[in-house]
Amino acid sequence: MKGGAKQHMEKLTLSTKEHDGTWFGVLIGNRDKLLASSFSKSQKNLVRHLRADAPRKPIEKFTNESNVALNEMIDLYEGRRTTNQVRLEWQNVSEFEKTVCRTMKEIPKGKVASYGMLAKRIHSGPRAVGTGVARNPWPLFVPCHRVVPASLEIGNYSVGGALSDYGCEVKRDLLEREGVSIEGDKIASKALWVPTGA
DNA sequence: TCGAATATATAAC
DNA sequence: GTTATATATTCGA
Repeated sequence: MKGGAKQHMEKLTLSTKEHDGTWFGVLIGNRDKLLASSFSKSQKNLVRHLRADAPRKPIEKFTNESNVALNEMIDLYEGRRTTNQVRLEWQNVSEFEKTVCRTMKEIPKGKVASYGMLAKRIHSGPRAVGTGVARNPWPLFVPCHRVVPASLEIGNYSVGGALSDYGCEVKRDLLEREGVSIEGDKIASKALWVPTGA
């Protein structure tokens, strides 16, 4: 295998589960870590999206880890508290995307941050943060739905790998279930995350 | 509203 | 390798 020192022969597990009309899916690799998550109205799109992120052909089955991850994902979707047991697989993620994801994980539940705020924090630019956020491999586990335009409108969100109006509704619902107050299409400014300390 | 500026990723050359 | 094009944005006029 040419230049493939990083590529292990890994067994990939893909599991999906339906909850309240939405399909949730996880892709699990070596060391039982989460390579990617996704959700969609259609199981077919969900599987296609997850397979696109898979370095090799995954096997569709359930394991302890995939069940734990799926249940936690549904809890996150419903805005419930979780035990946070799922370990993420960072090894295929670029340095810049790692930085963006780490910063998103700092945004507390019930708060939002703008692309520009995050950009300042990591010494980058808002467009670049936008692409980083869009490429988040772990929606829900890494709360990219808490990143919004500086105008405090809802902004964009993709579900199952595609931007859509439905995605925007989902983003809005997720935020509301986390306790963010939204009037019309404007997020209350009190929901803005004010980072404490460094 | 509209256009430029901005940092990154990707595809084309 | 280098250049062109596209972004889940932002800011100023």
